[in-house]
Amino acid sequence: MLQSDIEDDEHLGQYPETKERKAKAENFNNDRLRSYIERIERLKAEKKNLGSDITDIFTEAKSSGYDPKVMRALIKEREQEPAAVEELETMLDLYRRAVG
Amino acid sequence: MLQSDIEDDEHLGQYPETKERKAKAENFNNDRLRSYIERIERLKAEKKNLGSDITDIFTEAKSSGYDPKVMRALIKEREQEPAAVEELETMLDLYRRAVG
Amino acid sequence: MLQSDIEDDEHLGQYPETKERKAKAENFNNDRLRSYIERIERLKAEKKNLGSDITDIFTEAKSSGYDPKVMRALIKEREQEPAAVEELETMLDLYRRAVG
Amino acid sequence: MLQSDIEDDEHLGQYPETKERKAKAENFNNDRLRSYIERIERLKAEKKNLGSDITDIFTEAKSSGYDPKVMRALIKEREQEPAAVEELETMLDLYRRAVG
DNA sequence: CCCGGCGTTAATGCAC
DNA sequence: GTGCATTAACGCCGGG
Repeated sequence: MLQSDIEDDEHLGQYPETKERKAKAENFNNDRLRSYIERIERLKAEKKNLGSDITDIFTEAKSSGYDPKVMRALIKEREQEPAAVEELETMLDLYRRAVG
Repeated sequence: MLQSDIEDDEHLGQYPETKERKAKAENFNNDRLRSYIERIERLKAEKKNLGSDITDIFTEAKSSGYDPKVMRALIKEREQEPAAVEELETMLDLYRRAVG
Repeated sequence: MLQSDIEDDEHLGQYPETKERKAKAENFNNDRLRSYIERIERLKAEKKNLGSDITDIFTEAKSSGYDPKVMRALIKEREQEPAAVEELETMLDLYRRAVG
Repeated sequence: MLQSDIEDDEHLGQYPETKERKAKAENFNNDRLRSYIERIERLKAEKKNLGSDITDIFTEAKSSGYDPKVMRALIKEREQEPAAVEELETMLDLYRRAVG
């Protein structure tokens, strides 16, 4: 029996344990796990679709003459705090000089 | 100038090249690139949100007593062809015996 | 029997198929697979050790006041062709202006 | 100046600050950083080579008729505690039944 | 059209 | 326990 069933079943002693009751309890918990699983699977599917959409755009952009590699670099840059970028750049420059 | 502008400018010769015209052309193309970039960023954001949603469900499931690790294994199994799972299992068994 | 045994066994017909012979063949092939597996496991272990060594150096460097994050950025930069870096930088700048 | 130089320079006030002295201090610290960087780069290179070696073995094994995918599964299994494998298998079975 | 390599992203382990 | 660093998995991309 699943760990999660324990709490659900803790108070069952006071009722006569019928087959029907047991089936219900199992269904309930099976349903709960199944619900989690299916929700996750649904979201994963959506996520995958978005991935495809993104790929499509890169492909289209590429056929318009834009370089996906540069686009990715730009996007990555944009999704960082400008201050952080500046800071890292400064420090990097310092270290770069230090090691020659 | 971006590579992609070339084709767009191929037919521009018939018009006098004014600064205003040039600005327009650049805007058009800037807009095109910007459009690609922003659409991708939008989709990436949605994708990230879905990732968070999935994480949330795993967290909730865990607090219900289900083991995320086992859930992941189950989900992975379900998203494969049953035949493939069977096949891998069989082969794995074979190899396992082979190496002791 | 493993797929790989097929070729090894192709010429076996000319000999009487004894249990001993079969055991030998299986041992040979089991050994081959086992050898592959164990060599890989050995290399993976060495790889892991190197990873630990690297971590140790970062830790020591950090305690000397150097920022591991910047060091990583510098190392990444150094392991790329300078020309490629320059090129990407140039294009990135172009795109950056284009999208504002 | 690098953060790490601070401690090295804390006691410098008592000496006349000569250009030569400063150059030495900087060299010392530059060397230290450079040493870290180069040691890490060396180790990373070795690590990469080991990765290539592993790839080579998989390739060779494949050309001997062994399926790399199955081999990877086996290796992963072997690098886990047998008890843990058993446990996961058991739980997975339980969950599998639960969701149907 | 398949396959190996690469880059990105999630998952585990660790250190604070 | 929370965040981070490493490692493994996944998906994408270019070449044969």
